[in-house]
Amino acid sequence: MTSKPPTRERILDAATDMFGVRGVDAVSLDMIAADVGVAKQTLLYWFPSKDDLVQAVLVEAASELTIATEAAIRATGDDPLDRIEAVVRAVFRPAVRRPALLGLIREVSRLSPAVGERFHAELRPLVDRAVGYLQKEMDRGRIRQADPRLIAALCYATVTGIATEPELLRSVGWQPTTADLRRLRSELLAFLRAALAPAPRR
Amino acid sequence: MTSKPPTRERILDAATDMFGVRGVDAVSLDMIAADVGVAKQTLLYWFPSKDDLVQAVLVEAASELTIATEAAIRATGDDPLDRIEAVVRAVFRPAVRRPALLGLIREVSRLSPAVGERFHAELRPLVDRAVGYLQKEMDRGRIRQADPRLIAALCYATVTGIATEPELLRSVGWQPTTADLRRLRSELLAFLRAALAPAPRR
DNA sequence: CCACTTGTCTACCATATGGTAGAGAGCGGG
DNA sequence: CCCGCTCTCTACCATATGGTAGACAAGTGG
Repeated sequence: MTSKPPTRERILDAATDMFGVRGVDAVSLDMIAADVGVAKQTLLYWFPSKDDLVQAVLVEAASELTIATEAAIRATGDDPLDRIEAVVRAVFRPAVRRPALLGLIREVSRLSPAVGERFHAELRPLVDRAVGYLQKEMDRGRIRQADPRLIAALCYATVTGIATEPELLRSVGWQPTTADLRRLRSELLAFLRAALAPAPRR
Repeated sequence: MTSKPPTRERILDAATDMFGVRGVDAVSLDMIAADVGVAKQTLLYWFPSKDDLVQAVLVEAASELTIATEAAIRATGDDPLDRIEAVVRAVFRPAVRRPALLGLIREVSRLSPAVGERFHAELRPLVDRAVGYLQKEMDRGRIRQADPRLIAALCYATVTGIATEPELLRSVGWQPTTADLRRLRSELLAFLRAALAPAPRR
């Protein structure tokens, strides 16, 4: 029954949302505790310090994205552009359900090096595989020739940027309605496809 | 005399850097004051509150980018892809000289609505012109057909994302050397060109 | 029934932060 | 010479924050 998720999980959930939306520094342990409906010391019981909590939140976010991504890859055919589209869709879904997820990842650069290091260790295998895959498909001529590492970073920057900058979208008159959301996703996918498609020989 | 820029400017400069790098919340007035070499109350003399300081910093950043952008546009020829490249280069230069600039803009979404509103008012004309321009060039068939508002947002997200995520680049093995920086810029430009070029008729 | 563990709480504390009050230095004009 | 203005400072303050100490209740095993 989901009527009573364990305290630790509820803390982790609330912290993920709040950190992602308002930033780690702007969210105090008291706020999280109030949101969960528990005393601050219960928080500190489960996570001995705020850093520990942040780290746990990041590790879980990374794992969530990794799982979604790998499932998407396994469920898709051979064409690299299709595969990339599947990954983007897979990342978009949790990001929409929980807008804080990607915003949270943007926080990493601000945190203590130790926390950042841990987070990277978590994501490293995923990144390496993605880069390797891009390289292979470039060699086969099914993706535009380029530096696969930077292509990976650029795709990530585009997706994360567009998904975590509500202000940006607002300033071009975008509204967070379902219809606009769908259009955004389809424009994003078209954008990436165009950016990645092999150069047409003229 | 230029040997000792006025206090107000020095405060603004230091605040821009520190806010951009570590985030508004993580930088205290004391830190900025110490960095400038002045008492905190001098800060509060020039900017009656932290919010005022943040706002001033944002307005100046927006103006700096606007000026660089408009100069780049005026100095470039007719082809839209060339023009977009010029703008990206123009934005990249201040962003590299002062890595905090773009990071700062990412902060807007976290601040009080009033501050964000003011910032948008500052940038609105620039955005509107960019969107209008994209629309026009799409009509003329010199840019891939798409929603010009979202294309503007996507380009912005890509550039900002890649320029403000040192962690992201680190995780794909990128180093902030001059050579790597040049390569990054050229890959970014190729990426955008591919994403924006009109669809090749097959 | 007792020792021990688990989980949550109340009561504090040291520190850092944004901000206030007001003094004093230098300076130009009357 | 003194008034008032600009600018910077020292001295505080109220609050919020991350974190510690330890009490208390509810199991759980022997």
